[in-house]
Amino acid sequence: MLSKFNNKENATVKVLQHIYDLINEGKLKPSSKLPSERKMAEELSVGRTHVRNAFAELEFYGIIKKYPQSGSLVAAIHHNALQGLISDIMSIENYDFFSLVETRMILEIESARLACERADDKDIEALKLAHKDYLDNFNSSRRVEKDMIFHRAIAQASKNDVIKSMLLIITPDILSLYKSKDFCSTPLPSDKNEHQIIIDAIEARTSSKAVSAMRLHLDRLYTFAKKSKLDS
Amino acid sequence: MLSKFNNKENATVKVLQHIYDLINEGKLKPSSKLPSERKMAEELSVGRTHVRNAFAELEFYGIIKKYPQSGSLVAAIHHNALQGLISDIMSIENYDFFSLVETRMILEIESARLACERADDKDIEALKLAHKDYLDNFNSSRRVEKDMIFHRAIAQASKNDVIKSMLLIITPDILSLYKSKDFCSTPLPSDKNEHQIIIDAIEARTSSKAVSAMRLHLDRLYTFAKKSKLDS
DNA sequence: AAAATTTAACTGGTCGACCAATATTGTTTC
DNA sequence: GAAACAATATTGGTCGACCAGTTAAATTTT
Repeated sequence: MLSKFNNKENATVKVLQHIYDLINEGKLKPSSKLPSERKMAEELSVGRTHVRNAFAELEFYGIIKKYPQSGSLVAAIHHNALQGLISDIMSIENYDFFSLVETRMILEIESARLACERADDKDIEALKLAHKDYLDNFNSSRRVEKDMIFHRAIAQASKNDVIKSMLLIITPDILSLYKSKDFCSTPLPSDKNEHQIIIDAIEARTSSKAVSAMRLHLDRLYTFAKKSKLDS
Repeated sequence: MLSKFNNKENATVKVLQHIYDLINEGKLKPSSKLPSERKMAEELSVGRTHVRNAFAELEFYGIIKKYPQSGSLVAAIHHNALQGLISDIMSIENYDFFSLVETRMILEIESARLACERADDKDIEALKLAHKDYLDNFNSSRRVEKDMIFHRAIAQASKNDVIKSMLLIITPDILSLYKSKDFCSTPLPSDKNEHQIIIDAIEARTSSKAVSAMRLHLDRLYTFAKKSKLDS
């Protein structure tokens, strides 16, 4: 979840730990060159594949930068911050349901607010179409899917690709989690109205209404997540 | 940025496109088994490495799930939604500066709000320490780093690991971008007070104040990003 | 024929060898 | 001695072969 590398095989984490230590011991300074993949693999008695995986993860988080036939450089960040980053990365495990839902709520609400400001005719048309599709499939097994597409259309209308990507990342996690928690098996009729209210608000450019409508719309999920957190 | 795979080498994108087509043609249905990595590699005249990269990305976004010595399964999502997801993934390129900053602002503000509710004594202690460290290095080259650590402490106090990770992901992108845009070369003395106000608000549990303080604190960056967006 | 067992084929994961581009060293030239 | 060039070593990227575990097929047994 949220990390392609959180299988955290021992070998990969060993490499991350080693790099952490190198920084800690001052043997690896900001903007300096990392040992080559081969060298590090041999030093740690680990396959180069694992070193490559660890390096890829570090590059993903902007901690190192690879230069194809040349080597890898540590970012120009001082070692205190670097260590914090790496320890954060190593500590990434499966996220709790509540944090995921809370974050989704934040992003969706802001998404709706921004959509009010920035949605063009095409976006609003797409929203209406997505909602119609949702209604048509309300009693079918495809309801969840259509709901997802509707929310995606809002993210699209917000014109913020970063928010859109982040929702993209957490949505599957949330889906799989609330399948396992048996949420959302029976739909509420109120969902139909709620979507429509959001669309109307976006079309009317009244962001306060869009925000409150989105909050209301996600409130049941939020309450559910909160409850299942307190239970555990 | 935000995707480890956005180098978008032709080979990897070719695989993604192929899977998209398979879904489109109905040859690959939800919850069904994907062709094996080898088979797909051969069919597309592509190295298995690239197929593995593509599969890893799809797994990251929850679209497929690998089962070690058995095969890979498509998620139980209907094909319309699946196609939307994949095309979104393929379209991920470098994010624009403004979207990154806007998203950071959203996450940081909510982070501050949540910190007001959830920060314990330890968190507040860490915040004060981070701020002291920031002040001590205000005129040194390490100021940016210390600022980063301060904001990380707030995310930590929010007790929402998803938000924390998302900030982790976008921070390096923002840093590198405003290095290239030559932002933040000279610090403003007001930053000192702003940090303190945020800490005080969190300690006093007055979330409205923490939110407005954080918004003000990030406003200069936000305005800068907005301006550089309009210019381009 | 059906069930149990053995065998073979296939799977994602891992490893070592090779590729082209780069960086370093060594050599020549002036 | 310095600069220009050539040869060598090193680098991340890629590929094909092998690994252990799973699945499907073939064989035997009843």
